[in-house]
Amino acid sequence: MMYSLVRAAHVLESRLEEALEQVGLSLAKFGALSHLVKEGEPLSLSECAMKMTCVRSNMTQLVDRLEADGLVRRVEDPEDRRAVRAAVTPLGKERYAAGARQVEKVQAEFTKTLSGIDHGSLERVLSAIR
Amino acid sequence: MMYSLVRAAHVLESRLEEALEQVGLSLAKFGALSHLVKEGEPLSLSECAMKMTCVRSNMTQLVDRLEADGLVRRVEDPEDRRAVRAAVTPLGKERYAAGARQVEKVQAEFTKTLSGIDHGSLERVLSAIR
DNA sequence: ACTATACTATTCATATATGAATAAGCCAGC
DNA sequence: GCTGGCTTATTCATATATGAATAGTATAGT
Repeated sequence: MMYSLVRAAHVLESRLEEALEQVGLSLAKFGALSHLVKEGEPLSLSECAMKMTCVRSNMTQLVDRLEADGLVRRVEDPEDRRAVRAAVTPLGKERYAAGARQVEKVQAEFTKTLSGIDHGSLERVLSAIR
Repeated sequence: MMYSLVRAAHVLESRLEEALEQVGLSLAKFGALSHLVKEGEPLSLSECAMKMTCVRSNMTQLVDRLEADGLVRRVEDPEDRRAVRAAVTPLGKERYAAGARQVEKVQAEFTKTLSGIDHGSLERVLSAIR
């Protein structure tokens, strides 16, 4: 059962990766963009890392790649000269929107799979794992 | 909900990694060892890759690391000179057994989390995701 | 027997992730 | 105002994963 859950999650991730690939994104890139877009203002890389539950060095590399794609720009933080903030570019916003549409399709498919299931109890189980 | 499932699986994987780290294994290494031990005889790297649902180049690297750890040995296949088989060493068997005990602990914890849940319907949902 | 095709593992480039080590900047308490 | 201890991001080494390209081997069809 434990393995079934892990396997199912991997399958879901593959589907998301595949769907996002259609618009030139990966799941990691989409995740970072979504936090930045939702926040509405540049976030420091530390804040990004916290929101994505990963270590900072990972965010450094991810932002490198996002910047290379032109989806994000590194901007200085005038309040704290140690900090570097990631700002979404207009292209980044567009790309995020396209990614969100792709994710919704996968979500819709997933919801079908869940038909006939008690969502409440499933959610409780899943959120108990932490 | 989709994200909850993916997140829960990541948490489970982290727990497994942490538990296996206590005995000098990773989840990937444990997975490969378990297939080899259960099979009872050397498996070609292609067979390993299929059983682990990953690409062959991944298995090449994983077996490199397992070999460096002394847990596996590469042996020639007399039937097919293209093939390379991975044979578990005695140390590999021991390490696998230790890993299995660690995994069982995580499994037991996980089973507690599932108390009061209809295992049948959860299993059906999870196996429907493929 | 030869050839075309397919399969073997490996190597390489790359993406994602971690954790240790480093350099720079901030700030509390003296 | 200085110092010591945080925090900041980055770099490095490493692990895991993929997919493309390669070299060697097998095999089916001619």
